[in-house]
Parts: sequence; structure tokens; C-alpha cells
Amino acid sequence: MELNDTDVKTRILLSAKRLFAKQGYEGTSVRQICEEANANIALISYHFGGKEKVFEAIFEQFYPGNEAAINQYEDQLKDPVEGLTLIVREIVAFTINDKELSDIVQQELTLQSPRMETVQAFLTPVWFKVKDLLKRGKKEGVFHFDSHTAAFLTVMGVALSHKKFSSVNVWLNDNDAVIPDSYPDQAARFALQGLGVKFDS
Amino acid sequence: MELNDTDVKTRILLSAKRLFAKQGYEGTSVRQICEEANANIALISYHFGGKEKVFEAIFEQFYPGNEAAINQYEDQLKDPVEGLTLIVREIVAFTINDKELSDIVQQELTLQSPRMETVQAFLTPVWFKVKDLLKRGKKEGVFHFDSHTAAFLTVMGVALSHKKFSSVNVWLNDNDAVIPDSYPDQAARFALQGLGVKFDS
DNA sequence: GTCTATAGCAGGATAGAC
DNA sequence: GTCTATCCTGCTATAGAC
Repeated sequence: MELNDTDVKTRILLSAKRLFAKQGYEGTSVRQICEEANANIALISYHFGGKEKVFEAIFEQFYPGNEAAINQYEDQLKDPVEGLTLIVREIVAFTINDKELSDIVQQELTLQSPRMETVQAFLTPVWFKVKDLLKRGKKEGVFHFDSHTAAFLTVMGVALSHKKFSSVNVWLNDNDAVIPDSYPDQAARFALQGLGVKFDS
Repeated sequence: MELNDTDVKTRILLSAKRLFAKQGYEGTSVRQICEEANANIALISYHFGGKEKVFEAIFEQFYPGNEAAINQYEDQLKDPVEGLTLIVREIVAFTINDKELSDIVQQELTLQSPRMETVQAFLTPVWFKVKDLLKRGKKEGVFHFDSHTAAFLTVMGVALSHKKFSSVNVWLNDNDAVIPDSYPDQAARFALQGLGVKFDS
């Protein structure tokens, strides 16, 4: 277990992330987290201050899309088509990259949990950007949709679509069941086409 | 509370459905369910045989897309475009209609829970149909995509997209935040366009 | 910083009275 | 069918030894 080399705080965070993703927050006990992290139960209180605080610490450590990260791409985010393509691709890439964290986000989004406030704080910057790009793209005549809300929902739906179905393909017994490397690009193109942007071929 | 007129079994099912949707399965206690249903705790064991069985009973009672329902639309399901449009529209309509049940489905899909088997049994018929329509539509040259899996994921992503974001719009402070009546149609069109089907305007 | 031991509470389930 | 009372398990959290 290479994890044993890492320090305890990190081991706890990694185990908690894995388990919250698989079993949900309520479905995971601190006992289980510590067992997997080879840490003593008392260390959760000592290092973090409780189970809730471990949840928050996971986002502080591993969530990438903060405002600083967004500002870095300022130029590409000026153009609606290019900007939205970038964001969809990045969101998809993130959900593939850190499946665990995005599973956690996924779960909390459908729940009315006390953790929503934490999650919300991390997600809003990106969402505001998407809404902004949609609005400008429609004004400039490159996007075609009736309702801003509907457009936002469908675009985000595409961006997060595969998450829900990682398990599905197994049930469907599909040979073709691996998510391809090109999926971020395909999803971005799908989303933009859905908004009425024309592509060749 | 009009619910008090209904029989106890139904009251328990309805309360459980509501609470599982809001708080998740693990986040909901049988005590809480019974309190909301104005039922005695012991009645869950008596009428259902435990919390797990209540979960299963919810699906037996309220899930619509069984095989019988699918066969009913046999004709419209022969044509890939018409068939997929119908299914996407119906799925979206279902998720709007019974937000609670579709929230529960949503949650269980991302979890690796002991309840997956139950959920899976109810969902597979529709999924198989979607995969079948995609395959035939591609063969007939009306759909254009590289990977069957990717196409499946994105289509289902659109169909279930708004679910994740019912809460989101509140945070975004959007005036335009109500899901419009036309959403099932818009989502279906979005999905089909995403697959390369051409529409007017 | 780490551990053991334990407090204190909430969970699901049911025996047995009515 | 319904209720009360209770069992037992597992949870989070922490006091206090090292």
C-alpha cells in the first residue's frame, strides 16, 4: 500500500474521497475511512474536527475550477463558441480525471443536504461563466435556443452525462463500453451542435 | 393532512419516496418516514419487512417504463428518429412528473449500493431500447456519431439533464429559471440535433 | 501526534400486549 | 392491524494515557 508513505491527513482525505464517491456521505462511516487509510479513528477529530470538515477539506484540496483557474483562460473565454467548447471539454475532462470528486458533486447536487453550501461555493464560478457565454452567444446570433434555462441545463447535462452511466454499460453488456479518449471533444461538439452551431461533415 | 385518509401502506410509501428523494436512502431513517406518514414505526416491519423492502415497493408502485409500457408504443419505436424523439420526450416528462422517483434513480445511479440491483431491473428495458434505436439509426444513415457508447451517454445525459440543476438556478439568481412546458420537446430536439439530424430553422 | 477506551446517542428491528 | 417498550448494533466524538 503506497498510501502508507503519504502523511496521515492526506491518506484520510484520499480514503474519504474514494468512499464518499462510492457509498455517499451518509453511507460512509469515519471508522471505515480510517480503516482504509490505516489511521486511528481519533485522528479525524484531531486533524480535521469531524466528518463534515473532512468533506470540506476534500474540496479545498482537489477541486480545480476555482476563479483563479477561470481567469487564466480569459482570452479563449471571450468568444462564445470557443469559450463554451473549452469549458465543456474541461468539465468532461475533469469528471473523467477525478471520477471520485465528480461523483461526490453529482450526489450532493440531487440531495438537499447540509453540505450543499460547501459544494455550491466551489461550483458557482464555472456555472456563471457558462450562463454568460450562452447569453452572449445568443445575442451574437451563433447560438439558437428559446430558453436560457433549458439551454443551460442541456449543455451541463451533456457535460456531466457519462458520470451517471459509468455503471450502466456493464449492465448493457456492451463491448463498445469504454469511454473513448475523444469523449471530451465529442461531448463539446454534441453540445454546440445542440445549440444550433454548424459544423462540417 | 389529506394523506391521513389514504391507507397506511400508501402513506408510508409516499413519505418514503419524498424523503429518499430529498435526503437519500441512507440519510433517511424509518423513524422519520413514519413520523411524516403518521404511522407507527413497527408498521414498516409489519407491512413491508424492513427499510430495504420499502425501497423496492416504491419502484413497484410508481415506476412507469416497464416492458409492457414500451410494447404499447411499438409502432412509433420502429423509426429511429421518431422512436428516439418519443423516448427522450417521455423520459424528460417522467423526470418532471415524478421528480421524487427520478431523484432517487439519479442518486442510486452514482452510488454502488446494494439497491442497484433493484433499480437496474426497472431501468434496463428503456436503455436497451435507446441503444437499439441508436444502432439502427446509424446503420440507416440518419444518426452520425463515432462511438455508440458516447452517443448513448450524451443522449441520456440530455434526457436527464435538468434533474441535476433544479436547485442550481436558485443559486444563479435567474429570473428565467422555471423549466418551460416545452422542455421535453426542446431536449428531444437538442439530442437529435446532437446526433446530426437536421431540423428546419 | 497517536492511540485506547468509553461516553452518548440514533439507527433498524421486533416481541408481545391490545 | 396497530402500538409500546426494548434490544442491540453501529455511529460520531473525545478524554486522557502515552
